[in-house]
Amino acid sequence: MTISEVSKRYGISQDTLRYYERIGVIPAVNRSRNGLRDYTEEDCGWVELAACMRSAGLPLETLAEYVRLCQEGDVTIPDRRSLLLEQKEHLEVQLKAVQETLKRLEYKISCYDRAMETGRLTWD
Amino acid sequence: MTISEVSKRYGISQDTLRYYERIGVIPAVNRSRNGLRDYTEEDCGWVELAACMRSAGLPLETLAEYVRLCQEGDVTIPDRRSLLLEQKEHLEVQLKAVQETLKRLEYKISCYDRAMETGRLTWD
DNA sequence: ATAACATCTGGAGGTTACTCTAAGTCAAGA
DNA sequence: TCTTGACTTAGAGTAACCTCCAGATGTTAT
Repeated sequence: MTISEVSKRYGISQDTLRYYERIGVIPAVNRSRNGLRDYTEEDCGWVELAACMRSAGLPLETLAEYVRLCQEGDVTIPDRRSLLLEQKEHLEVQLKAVQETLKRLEYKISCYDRAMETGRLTWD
Repeated sequence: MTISEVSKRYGISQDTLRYYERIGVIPAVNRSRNGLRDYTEEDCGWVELAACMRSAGLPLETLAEYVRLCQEGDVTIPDRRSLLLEQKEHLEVQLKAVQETLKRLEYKISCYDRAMETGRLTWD
C-alpha cells in the first residue's frame, strides 16, 4: 500500500505520516526496491492506532514511547500497561471537561433561543 | 480582586490572565488608581467561562470572537448563538472521539492485565 | 526521449497557546 | 531612606504539532 493510499484511508497527510514515522509514533515502514514506503496491514494498524489516540488528544511523545516499549518486547508489558492506564486517567478527566462544557454550551444556546424569540437575553 | 487572587482561584497563571485580556478572550479589566488590575465578580465570570471553554479545547480565537460579539450588543445575538452551536457540534465530535479512545484503552489495558497474569499477550 | 507524476529527504516555516525576561512603577515595612 | 515584593508593559522565547519547500530520483504515459 502506498503512502497516498494510506493518507486517504485514514485522512492523515503524507507529510504527517512521514513525520509520525520519523519521530517513532509509528514503527519504520518497509520500502519497495526504489525506496518508496510500502505499508503492510500491520503498518496500517499502527497508523490507525495513532489516528485514534491523536483524535482524543494523546501527545505524540507518549505514543512514540508506547511504540518504543512495544518494540522492546515482553519485558515492557508492565510499563506499557501503566502508560495506558495513565492516559486513560487523563482521558477520563478530559471527558468530564468536555461533558461539562457541552452542558454549559447547551444552556447558553437555549438562552439565545429564547432571546431570539422574546428579544430579551436572560442569564447569559 | 488582584491578579494573584484570580490566578489562584482559577488555576490560571498571571501571565496567562494578562495574555487572555490582551487578545480579548476576557474583556478589559478595570484598574486601580496605580494601574493594577482589579477584577470584579463580573470579570471573574469571564475568566471562569474562558477556563471552562479552554479545558474542553475551544480555540482562543473563537473565545475572543464571542467576547467581541457580546460587546457589540444585542444585534449580535444570532451570531453568538450560531458560534456556540458550532462549538457544541465540534465538542460532540470530540466527545465521541474521547469515548471511543477510552474504550480502546480499557480494552488494551485488560489485555495487559491478562498478559501480566498469564505471561502471554493476546490481541494487542 | 521527453514530459508528467509520485515519492523521497532534510530542513525551514507556520500556528496555537502559552511562558519568560527585562526594565520600570508603586506601596508598605525595617 | 532603603529595600522588598507585587504589579506593570513590550517583546522575545518555547513547546507541540504539523506543513511546506527545494532538489533529487524513479515510474509511467505519449
